[in-house]
Amino acid sequence: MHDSVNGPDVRHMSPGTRILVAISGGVDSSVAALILKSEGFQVIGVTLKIWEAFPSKDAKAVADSLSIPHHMVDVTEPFQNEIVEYFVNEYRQGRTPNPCVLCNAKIKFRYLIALKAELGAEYVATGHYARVSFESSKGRFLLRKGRDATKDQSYVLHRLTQHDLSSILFPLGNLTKEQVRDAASGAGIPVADKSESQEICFLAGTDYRDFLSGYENQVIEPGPILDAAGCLIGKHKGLPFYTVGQRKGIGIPGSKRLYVTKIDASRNAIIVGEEADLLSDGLEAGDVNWIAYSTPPHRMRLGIKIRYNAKEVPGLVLPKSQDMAEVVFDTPQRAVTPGQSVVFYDNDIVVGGGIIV
RNA sequence: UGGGGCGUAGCCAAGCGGUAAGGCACGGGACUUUGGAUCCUGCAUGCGGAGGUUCGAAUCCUCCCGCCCCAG
Repeated sequence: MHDSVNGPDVRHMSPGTRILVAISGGVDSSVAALILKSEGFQVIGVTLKIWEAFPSKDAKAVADSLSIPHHMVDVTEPFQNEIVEYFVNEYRQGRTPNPCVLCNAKIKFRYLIALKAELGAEYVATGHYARVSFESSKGRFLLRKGRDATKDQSYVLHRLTQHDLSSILFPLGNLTKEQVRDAASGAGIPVADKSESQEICFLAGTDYRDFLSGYENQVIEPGPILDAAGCLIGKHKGLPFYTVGQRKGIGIPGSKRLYVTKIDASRNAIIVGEEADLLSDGLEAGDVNWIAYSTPPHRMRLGIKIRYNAKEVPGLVLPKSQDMAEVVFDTPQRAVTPGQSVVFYDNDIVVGGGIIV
């Protein structure tokens, strides 16, 4: 029995099972490795190098302090091709991408799982706050929220497939951040006091707008700022500098605050309005990945999360095709933003999720 | 120097006798594996200057300074 180790077929894992653990150099992944090691598994640390000057030396230090082997794998090329390009293109088209969501599915877990076979391991583990379980009645692996509601990261994992989930372990799924920190300092892990990571990992401190400005092929053209009626009321610095719901940086004085309500790439225009104009009754999602179903029901009442840092709200999810769905909120929501992910929950189960059109 | 208008924080701007709205910009904090999103918070002992009226004036009166418009 390994209660703290959450994942598929945990009960059948015998001590000595070889598990690949992604080590980022942060607290969470360190503790994930620590837990698995203390449970008697054969732990191999892997750090994906997604970007030059990344990661810090911490990853190797953590692995050393845990006395586990450590591999550094260079994935800078696929990361560049699939994530950075996507990131830049989305902005170019007036959408607001969430690169972390795509990276988890297309880079992080894909390469870890590929490596798993190469290194003769049975499972892949990360320090995410989420859980995986196998639902025998459906014959499917389910992704669930982490027990610590304030740290739950299931949102950024909603694009994982059944194949991915079948070999993923989330050792922190039942723990709170506090317990994780305690475990880290108790074990003398060098990064125990490290603060939460933030911002886009590959930008490491630099402003994403500076990054976009300096990016080759990126076209940043100033254009008109229009009001709801279509009247020209100002000039913007380039679509990538704005996101729906934004109010800072518009620079137009007035009696009421103005917010970006829409980005119209075809006219290279930013549309602004008042806060009430940000409300939407629903949305349409594309690229939907269903986890809880192979073919979803036509109509589901679910919890809906329209951005990483958003409260889940109730509503209807109406699948339109295998990868498209319409969502109707019980009450209108603020700043539905194209490009961001929308994730559907049935209590703590991630039913699926897609990208807002 | 005939007529009219205006001077309120770095900027836009409300107030029109009762003790300085709001917005832009800026600052601080919280949150955070996306996004200057969200959340909390700071920001004019003073309203061009000097007098006066009044219990009390940015608001009324007088003079001065500086802009703008129309006409000559």
